[in-house]
Amino acid sequence: MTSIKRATSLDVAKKAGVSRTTVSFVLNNVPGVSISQATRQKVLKAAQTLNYHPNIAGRKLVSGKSNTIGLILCQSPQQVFADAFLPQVIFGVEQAAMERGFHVLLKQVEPDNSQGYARLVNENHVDGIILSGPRQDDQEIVNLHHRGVPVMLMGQLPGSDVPFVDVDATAGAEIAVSHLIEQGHRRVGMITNAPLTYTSAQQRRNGYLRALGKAGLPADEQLLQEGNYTPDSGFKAMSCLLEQPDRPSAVFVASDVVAIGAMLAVKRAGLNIPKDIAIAGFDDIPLAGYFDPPLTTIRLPAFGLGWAAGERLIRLIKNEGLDQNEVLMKSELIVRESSQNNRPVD
Amino acid sequence: MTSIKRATSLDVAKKAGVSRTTVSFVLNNVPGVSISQATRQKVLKAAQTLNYHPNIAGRKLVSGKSNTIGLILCQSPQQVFADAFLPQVIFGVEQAAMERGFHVLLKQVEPDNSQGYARLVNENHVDGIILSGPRQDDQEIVNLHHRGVPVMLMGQLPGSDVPFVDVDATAGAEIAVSHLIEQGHRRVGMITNAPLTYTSAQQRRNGYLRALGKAGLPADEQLLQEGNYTPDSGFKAMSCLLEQPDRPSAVFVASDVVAIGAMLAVKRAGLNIPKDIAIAGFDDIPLAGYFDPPLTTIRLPAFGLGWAAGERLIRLIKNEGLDQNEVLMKSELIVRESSQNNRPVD
DNA sequence: TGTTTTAAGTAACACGTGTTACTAAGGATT
DNA sequence: AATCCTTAGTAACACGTGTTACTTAAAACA
Repeated sequence: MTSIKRATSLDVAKKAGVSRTTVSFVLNNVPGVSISQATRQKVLKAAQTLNYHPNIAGRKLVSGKSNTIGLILCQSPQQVFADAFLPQVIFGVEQAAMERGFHVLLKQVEPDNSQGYARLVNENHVDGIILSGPRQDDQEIVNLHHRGVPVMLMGQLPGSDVPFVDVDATAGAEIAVSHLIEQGHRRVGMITNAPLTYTSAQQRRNGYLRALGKAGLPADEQLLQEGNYTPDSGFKAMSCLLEQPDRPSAVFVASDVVAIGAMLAVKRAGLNIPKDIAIAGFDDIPLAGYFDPPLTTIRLPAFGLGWAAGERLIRLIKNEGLDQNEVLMKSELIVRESSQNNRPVD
Repeated sequence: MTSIKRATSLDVAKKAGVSRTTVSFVLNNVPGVSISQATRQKVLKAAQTLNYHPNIAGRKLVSGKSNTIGLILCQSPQQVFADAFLPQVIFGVEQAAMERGFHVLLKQVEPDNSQGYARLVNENHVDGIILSGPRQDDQEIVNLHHRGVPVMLMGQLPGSDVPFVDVDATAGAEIAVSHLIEQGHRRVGMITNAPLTYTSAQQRRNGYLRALGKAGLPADEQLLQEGNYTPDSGFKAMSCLLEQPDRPSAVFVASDVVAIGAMLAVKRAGLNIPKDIAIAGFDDIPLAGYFDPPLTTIRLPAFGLGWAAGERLIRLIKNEGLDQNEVLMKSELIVRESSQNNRPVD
């Protein structure tokens, strides 16, 4: 059970009867140096026999590069637990990293105390950082960016020049709401995915307002309710909407998870979806197509978002440059039964 | 934008007018060495002024410890995307790591090609490994274990002595099925969460059979259908069950995600839950309480599972020893409407 | 033949840290 | 006064790697 001592490049060198330098040249395929085929084989053979693997600590020390990216998740546990979206994003990042020979270091930080992730960079643990769901007033990431540390946001930080990757949530929300309007609805409510202090919530609300504006519909304050990530918040928000004397005939819920709570509220009130209340969600979580009724929603490229963030961060790390500082990924309307009705325009 | 050179401990030593050794002693609070209060302050001050952070690579090289654990996820993308369970587990691991000053390196591997994660250990990237969802024939993890590498499984590998943390799924399944039987059902079907080649699927099936046995009910082959992680597989499996001449009055679906598909099949067939078909799920994903009807299910300590795996792995790494080699965490029955009926025993 | 070029390989340094063995001075003890 | 112990601190080594500058022998050239 005692851990056997690992072989070093010196061991390989001795076994092959060459210098350590030669071992390094062979194993790293260093271009521009000439090593005879014979010794090359000797080295490779010796390395294999000894089961040699270079110690990355040594390599990291001399190269200054860790070949690792930090993925920082600024999400409260509550937010995470309800987030069916996250695994896909994480795996997108992981995939991009793998393709370029990088590793992914994961770190969760509380949104209201998002200090401390800079340590990963300061101590040379990672070469760069992806920050998911940044706070509006997150100064740490801006500092890192200005220090020249490769940094990539998932989500936006208005007023900063930090490069980011995000979903075009505003456009997505507009599409969803326009779809509801096209179905003949004139009074369309909205439940946000999160408090409006979050950028993502603002974006979706803006899309909602834009759709209303384009259709020439008035924006009624009363029709806008706040959710906060959970189904329960959706249940309550929808209950508020239903209690109103002039209740909406359709509601855009800016999160599928919140939407399932809202749907329960509608059904508990004895109303029918979509006949009495049409609903459109946002995110297209894997279960959305199995809600009762199946939920019309906006599909986000979750995996692609993670992949793009990872790939672009690595480009920054390797000084390969970015074609553009910002990427907004397109979302897609998925029409299902929750918004499909034939009721006449009222 | 040019990244400024980072301060080293030598810089701190010069600034403070002491030796590098003294700096190391002070900053690491090495016990048993005597440093005067005056120089101690000088060093701390200098370190702060220069914004000194020790380079982890140097430290790792000399200590041989990386203070990092590898979290290997053996899950296909399909499996992951439907897994509402995963974020909680990951965050549990992350939390345990943070408490002990460790970092988490995440790596996904294809289940049918789970080679290669040993590289993380060989190259000294991590001090130990948590393997989630191991294959039955995964030899790599056994090899690592026998080499003395700290290793922790999430899930079980029958016939090996690799320490593991798992949910007592057999007991959980038994509780769920017993609950259905107590509600008066005599003909109880089951849909597995995954193909029976997976340990987790076998465990749940065993619990199902045990509950039937204790109640003196026969096990009917026809009543056992296989799911494979997705709602769609649940839909199909349930359709099979409903087509049978002597169809079950209750079904245990060993995964909430699969269950939502099964529920849709019941409703599409014009049947009522729970009156015609009672359903119990497994996992208690965050949305389970908002299914229509809300789903009776088995709650798993997802966060706790991840936390325990992380905490115990770190104990192994630090040679603190384990009280026991195996941990089976308890699950809990959550009764909701999908199984609550007052129908008489038939 | 004498000089230059090329091929093949190596010695030596640098990276930044933790730690062991050691020194030097001053006070306490015999 | 001679010895011992404690306090405060340091020189030097080790960790494993990548890379630059250099050596040596052989081949090519004039």
